[in-house]
Amino acid sequence: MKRDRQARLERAGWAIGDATTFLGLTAEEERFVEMKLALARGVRQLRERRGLTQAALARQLGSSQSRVAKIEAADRSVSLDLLMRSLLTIGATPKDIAKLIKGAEAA
Amino acid sequence: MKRDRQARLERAGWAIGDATTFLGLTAEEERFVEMKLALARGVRQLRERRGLTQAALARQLGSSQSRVAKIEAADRSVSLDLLMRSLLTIGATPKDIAKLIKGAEAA
DNA sequence: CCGGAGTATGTCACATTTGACATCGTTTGG
DNA sequence: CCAAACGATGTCAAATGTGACATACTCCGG
Repeated sequence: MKRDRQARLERAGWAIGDATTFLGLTAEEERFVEMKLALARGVRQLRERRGLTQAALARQLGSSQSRVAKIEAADRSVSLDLLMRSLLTIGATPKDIAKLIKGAEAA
Repeated sequence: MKRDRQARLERAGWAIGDATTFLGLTAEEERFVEMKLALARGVRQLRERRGLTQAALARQLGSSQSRVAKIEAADRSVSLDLLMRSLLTIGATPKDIAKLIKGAEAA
């Protein structure tokens, strides 16, 4: 859903470097990325605060250490769904999460 | 990633009805669902406030009317990613989103 | 130095999500 | 009554995300 959109726009006849496209997309995309980064930081922070290893959290999530590493790195292969589930699993409250999101201002 | 986890846990030797598993999972799952519902409500609310039709929003999202309908219905086939992207596309600020999430208390 | 614990990164088969389309229901204005 | 506009629901091929595994890097205590 990232390069997809680009592909779609290109098919619709918009050049890749087109200013409108570029700015338009990234304004939103950037916020989205900022948000993921903020949540990822939250996961790491809470996990460490709980004294858990990535492997331990992975077990709780029914996942693997490598994926937890990617989660905390906000890897492009990690969905918001997984980030949220991770936060909830560690015990973050909706309030905690809201706070993380509010802290996600665009660069 | 829902029945998947169950399958995984079973393979790991945990009974389906196991109390810990059961409570542990659903407490979290429930919150997750509540959150999706809250965000879905937010999408519909903002869209209507902007006087947009589902088709119009779909165009902005590079998606289709049917998917927007599913988004607002918090259909199981809709990811948090898509919900968030929708909110950002309509113009929701991180603050707006944080508010929606805080409003997502477990039933 | 070594070894182990914890974390990072690439890859892949398999699972889920997605846009698109078809189709249906409901409302509204003529 | 009809037609147009809007929204809901099911289906599917293609796109994307996922757990698992292998492997590498970094610390740290011995």
